[in-house]
Amino acid sequence: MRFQTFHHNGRQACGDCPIRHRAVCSRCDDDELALLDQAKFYRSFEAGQTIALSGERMDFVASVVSGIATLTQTLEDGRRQMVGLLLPSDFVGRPGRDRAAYDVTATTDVVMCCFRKARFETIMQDTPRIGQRLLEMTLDELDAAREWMLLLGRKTAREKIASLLVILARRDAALRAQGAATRASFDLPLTREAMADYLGLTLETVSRQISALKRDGVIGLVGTRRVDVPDMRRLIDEAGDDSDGGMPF
Amino acid sequence: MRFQTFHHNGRQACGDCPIRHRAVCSRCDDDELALLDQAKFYRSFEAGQTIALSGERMDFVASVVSGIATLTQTLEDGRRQMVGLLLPSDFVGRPGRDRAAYDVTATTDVVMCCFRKARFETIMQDTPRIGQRLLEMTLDELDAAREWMLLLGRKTAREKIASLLVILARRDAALRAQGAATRASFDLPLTREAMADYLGLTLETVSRQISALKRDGVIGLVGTRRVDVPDMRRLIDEAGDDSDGGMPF
DNA sequence: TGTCAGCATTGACGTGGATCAAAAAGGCCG
DNA sequence: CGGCCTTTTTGATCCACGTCAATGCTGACA
Repeated sequence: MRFQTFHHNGRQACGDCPIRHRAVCSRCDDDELALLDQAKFYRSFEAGQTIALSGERMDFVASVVSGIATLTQTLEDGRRQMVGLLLPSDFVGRPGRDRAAYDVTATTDVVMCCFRKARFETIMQDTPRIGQRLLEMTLDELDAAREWMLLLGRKTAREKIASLLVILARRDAALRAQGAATRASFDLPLTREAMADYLGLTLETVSRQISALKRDGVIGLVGTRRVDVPDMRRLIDEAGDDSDGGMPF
Repeated sequence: MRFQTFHHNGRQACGDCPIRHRAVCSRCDDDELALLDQAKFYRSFEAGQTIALSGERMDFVASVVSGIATLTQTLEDGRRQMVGLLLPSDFVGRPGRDRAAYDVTATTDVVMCCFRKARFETIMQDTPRIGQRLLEMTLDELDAAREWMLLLGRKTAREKIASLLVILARRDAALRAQGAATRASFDLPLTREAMADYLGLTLETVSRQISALKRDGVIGLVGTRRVDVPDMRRLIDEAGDDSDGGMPF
């Protein structure tokens, strides 16, 4: 496993930042943003690199600016479970704790907007909006974690795969800010093994279920990583949690 | 299923409250506490009662004062997954959202310290310590949820049962503020079915694994609900996540 | 152009936990 | 004490998913 290299990319003004309106800083006014701007620093990681190791010292907190990273937990006999998928604007690290609780790994090339932990904590003291926004984001993550508990505890392999694809399709649609189309097409940012770690399955089962969904015409595959969803409604039905009976999606 | 009755128990001074130093109010000084004191109201629920239903309007937030409640999610075909166990000092409800995201059920008789949501939000505005504490509690819950994801996704039935018993034993020890003894004895606050919902198993499997742990001498049973743990270390080993190799526990 | 290293797919087979179905063991209340 | 209802245990069987083992595919690199 490769370890981190440090790239201090040229500073980018916060005002132009692609995650300006979604990240932990989204509620800040110009003055507050100036404070953050002067404390921040960027770091880049290549696909596959370790960003942090569970139990090790972690003296910074950060927002994902671009790329995708994962949080995983491991049992000492090697069983692994991914417990979070970090996308642009997601926050890593916990104010008030100095060790990483999970392994954090870049699955694609990743750029992070970092702050030394102590520095961030004092800024947070003076800037209530940051704490408020962080609370909101943490509550959202808690909801997502609980939805994932339902998936891990009660869904079948096919439902798990369909659920993940729905999430990725929605995310992709959100990123390119196009509304809910019934057709969707996107690239899988994860290997079969990473999908298995996320879904609590083996990679063979992931592969088999993807083949089955393809065979049944629920999805199409271009190569091995690009997914085409001819009928989003159908895929959502396969995901099982039909909570939104009437919604577009 | 029975629905809630309202009991407005006589007011208790916040200073004497059993959860004073652990709940969302724990950081507050006397002035701030006075504010909360005048806004709060108690509600009691009997074992089995529904406290809130997923999707329904929920106009209050609350802390559990005594008793145990659960958060559960349900797929429309009836599969259920418990996503949280609410113990004294835990917080229910989300500022900024007006509908319950989960079914909340009392498993024992429960007393809650409630606030109208709008009222609580304005108090939170004026009292940063509440927001800070709520952030801290939410981050803790997120960690707990992620640990549970590992359990649901990767542990065997036996490990799941052992893990739950360890948690309940620790909790019991914490409540009576006695340190980590190697022997422990406590009552299960959950039926086999509730345990199954929590662990992502069937109640038959729960029953079988408890019998197996008993047969192997890992635990003893008094009646059906009281558990005796002769050697805590042994039980912890059975739980699988041997992260704390050297800790007492 | 061939070789090599990661992914990814597919097949054969075994098993842990679900499902279906009784029995047993407690409460609770007359 | 005896009947009734809920919870728990136990048994027999099944099947979804894991395990083990090939085989195929793709892209990097000499």
